[in-house]
Amino acid sequence: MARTSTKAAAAELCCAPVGSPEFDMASAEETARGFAALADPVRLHLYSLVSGAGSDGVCVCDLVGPSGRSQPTVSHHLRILRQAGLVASERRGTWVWYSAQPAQRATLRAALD
Amino acid sequence: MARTSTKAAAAELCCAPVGSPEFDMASAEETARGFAALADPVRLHLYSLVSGAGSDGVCVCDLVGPSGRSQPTVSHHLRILRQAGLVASERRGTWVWYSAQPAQRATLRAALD
DNA sequence: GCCCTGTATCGACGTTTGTCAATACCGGAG
DNA sequence: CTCCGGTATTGACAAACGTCGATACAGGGC
Repeated sequence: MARTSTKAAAAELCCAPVGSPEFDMASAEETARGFAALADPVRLHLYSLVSGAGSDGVCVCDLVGPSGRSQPTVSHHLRILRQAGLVASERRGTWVWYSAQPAQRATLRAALD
Repeated sequence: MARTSTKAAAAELCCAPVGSPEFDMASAEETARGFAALADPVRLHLYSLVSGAGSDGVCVCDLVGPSGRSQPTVSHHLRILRQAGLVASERRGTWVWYSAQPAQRATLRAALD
């Protein structure tokens, strides 16, 4: 058993560097959370709307309709996108506007090597 | 109510183009499945190992150890990566080797706009 | 002050996900 | 053909997720 085909498969505890150099499990959690934020069609749609609205952002009141979901559900998805760092929210009087955060998008794109 | 701040929010059924031009819900499902495949730390690790192994790929027997999961769990995650088109599997005698599919990785990177 | 409206949170529900033990499948060795 | 070992599938379970209705919070207008 354990027929280490090409390289030694140590794996005493978790993350022996087999193919990729020094895979960091802690940052993997963070990166996975970023991808998970985009792993839902509704959130992908919301992020597309927010990201396509320029630096001004979009009012939440313009996101509920196109998403086809209830207002609490949209608020829930926007929170996930916000916690993933993909968007930011800002109050403007009565309404809340969401805008894209290009830095986090670049981080995820970089994670795709 | 429905105080369409800047643009008209029609949304008769689902996907009125508010910010981004013609958001396709069908392809959103597919893209979301791609991101979902990378939305787990274990799969991110496995994909990192497979992707870092070059065009030859990696034997499954070298993935179970570093992942820290049981063999059926690793097989389950590899199937998800395979169904997402991110990796491909090939039998070589007794063992099965997984290799990365750069096309799908490029597709996901492109989805990040 | 009180209402009205937009947004967020709470509670609950059914569905999906990650995980493992047990088992089936499949190819090579004898 | 029969064993043996690597991989995939099945079944079961707890945890997380997506969804909505009801409700709470916040700001503007009166």
